[in-house]
Amino acid sequence: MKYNQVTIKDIARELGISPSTVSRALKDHPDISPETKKAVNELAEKLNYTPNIVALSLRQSKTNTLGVIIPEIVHFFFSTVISGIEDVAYSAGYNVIITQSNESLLREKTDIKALFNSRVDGMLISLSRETSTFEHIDATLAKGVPMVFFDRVYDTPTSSKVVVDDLSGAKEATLHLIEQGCTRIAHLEGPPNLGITKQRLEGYIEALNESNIPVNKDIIMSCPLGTIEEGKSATEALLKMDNRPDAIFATNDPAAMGAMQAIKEAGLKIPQDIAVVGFSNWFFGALLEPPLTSVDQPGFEMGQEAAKLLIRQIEVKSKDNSEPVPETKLLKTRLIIRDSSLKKGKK
Amino acid sequence: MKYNQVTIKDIARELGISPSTVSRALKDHPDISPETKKAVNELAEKLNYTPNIVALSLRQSKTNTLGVIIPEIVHFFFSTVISGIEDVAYSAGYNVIITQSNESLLREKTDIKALFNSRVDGMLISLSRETSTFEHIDATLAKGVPMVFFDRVYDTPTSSKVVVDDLSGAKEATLHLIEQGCTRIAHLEGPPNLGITKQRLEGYIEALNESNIPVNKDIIMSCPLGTIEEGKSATEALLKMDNRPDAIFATNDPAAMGAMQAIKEAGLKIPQDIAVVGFSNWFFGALLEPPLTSVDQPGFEMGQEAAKLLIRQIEVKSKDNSEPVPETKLLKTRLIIRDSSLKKGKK
DNA sequence: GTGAAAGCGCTAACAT
DNA sequence: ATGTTAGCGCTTTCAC
Repeated sequence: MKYNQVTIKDIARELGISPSTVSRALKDHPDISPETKKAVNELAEKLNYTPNIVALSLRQSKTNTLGVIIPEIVHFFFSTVISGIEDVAYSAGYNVIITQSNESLLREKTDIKALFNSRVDGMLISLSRETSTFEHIDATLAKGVPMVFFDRVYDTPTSSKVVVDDLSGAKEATLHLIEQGCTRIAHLEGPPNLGITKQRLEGYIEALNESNIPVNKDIIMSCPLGTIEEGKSATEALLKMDNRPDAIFATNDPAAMGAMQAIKEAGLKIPQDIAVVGFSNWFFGALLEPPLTSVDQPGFEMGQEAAKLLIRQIEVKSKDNSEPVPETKLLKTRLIIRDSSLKKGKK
Repeated sequence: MKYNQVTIKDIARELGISPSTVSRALKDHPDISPETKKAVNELAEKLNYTPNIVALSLRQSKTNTLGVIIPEIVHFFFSTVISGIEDVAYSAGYNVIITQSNESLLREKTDIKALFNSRVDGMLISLSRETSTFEHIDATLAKGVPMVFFDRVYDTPTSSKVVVDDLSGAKEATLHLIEQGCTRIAHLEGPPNLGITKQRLEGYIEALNESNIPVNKDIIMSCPLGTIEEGKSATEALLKMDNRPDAIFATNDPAAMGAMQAIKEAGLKIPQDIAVVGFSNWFFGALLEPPLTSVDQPGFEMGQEAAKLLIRQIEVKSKDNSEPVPETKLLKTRLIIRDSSLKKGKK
């Protein structure tokens, strides 16, 4: 943008001093006399001078900008992550550029290229659903670009990541159902290639084991596609069973949505006839009052932590030029309970 | 970002030619011999050369970046607008920087400053809920920054804007209810300082007038705060009336959510006992299946149109240096019907 | 305490 | 067909 921008030269000319003096005066350099400083600052104020960040970035080979790649901005969870990132970035003097991969590996690759071209100081990445090869990431890491992964992480020991403690969250949710008197708890499983799917199943199993409830594989249903329809038909199958489950633990939103639809259409009531617990990341978070008990994912906190780690990496690297030690942050979930009446009902 | 970046100089040195020749070869300049071009392009490919956008921006006084200010990214509507903006921007060779005002005037002001400092080529703005003074906008416009407003617009004849045709949308929704056999249609009104509130009421009244249904002020309820509770208590009042409404037109999401809750708690059914139509921008859009008939807001299209207008402005200005003619785009809503069974029921 | 000069990476006159 | 030079706005040695 050219337009009417005031530069350091303009101030220098008007004051009859050199651009370097103006530059120093503006940064409160100790060498500059108080009078000069005063004159410069006043004129800068008057002319509405704002430094040209583009020139600054070129000069310092540092853009003070973080690049972010998320699968989709429309997901409530990811938009809260963004707010967390911005919160930390802004107060540390960094700007943020957000790109969406739209769950596509191809887009993820071009996003990384675009961010690299923009010379961002580092990248915060949550992998697309399609990403199962990592050359594009490795190549960019090899160029020395600091990266921190969040939520859908690249599982390599050399980079930092921030993830939700899915195992504990799933365990807590399952224990809650057990505490409410449920004993036949079905599990709706997510896409098998995602790490979270495994974690959530494990938490579920741990809870059952600790409570001496046998794990019944017949009521662990696979929902690999992540669609509502899938969750619905899985639930319909569950409801048709002779000894139907008294609770459903849906490990992702579409599965939970589908489960609720199926239950409603069967004329049953939640949670009286069958309790439902869901993980909330896309849909439910957007509703001020999720319709069922849910495991809340700390998106804002995740954004904050990821940004903190990245900024630390960037600043360590620019100082010492040493490789930063990768860190992993595990964030706790929070159970939002809406079926606490169930306990009494069951007894 | 410094790190291992390859520059034009590196290519020039390695090939024993000058940087300008390399630059020209890369842009397929007609003066350069085919052999040189080939050599340069091959080496560039091999070294993984990517142009430094920061240097380019400084050189051309053009960043090829659009700045966007939205009230909140978590709103489904605004996140679809962003996707629309990106769609058009990327294919025209522009990057996009998104900022959130969080519905705060102060944040809006600092966002504008930050975007100006980043020397974006133009700005796309949807005003915060707090914005009722416009000096910050005027000052930036005066500096020659192209601006296009969308959804929550600055109503001045000198700048371009893209808005939803709320009047027609509201009218269509109300006519739909009338067509379904409803005659006592309540209206839940939004915050009075927003233009959309007036538009939606007007559309509602037009529909009633055209259908020879008298406008009954007793069932036009004000919901100035935009909270769910408010919509709920307004609806509770409506349901208590002797001759209670057979339909509710909720002009915003929280009001619609509140209405639905109140109806459910009163043991009534939607749409059999009482039909509900809502405007969908925040919540419902996030659900793949909104629970009621709703007026869909074309967010993606709005983003596209706004970006198109802005880019045209930028490019006209940089060529002719003439002031662009402001344009206003009115976008049609779309009625998503889920209560079509009602008609028969009523007859 | 201040100025002159160089350079970040790139491009576009202006040479040759 | 290619090289030289200057400059976008800013900072930072190195002079004085």
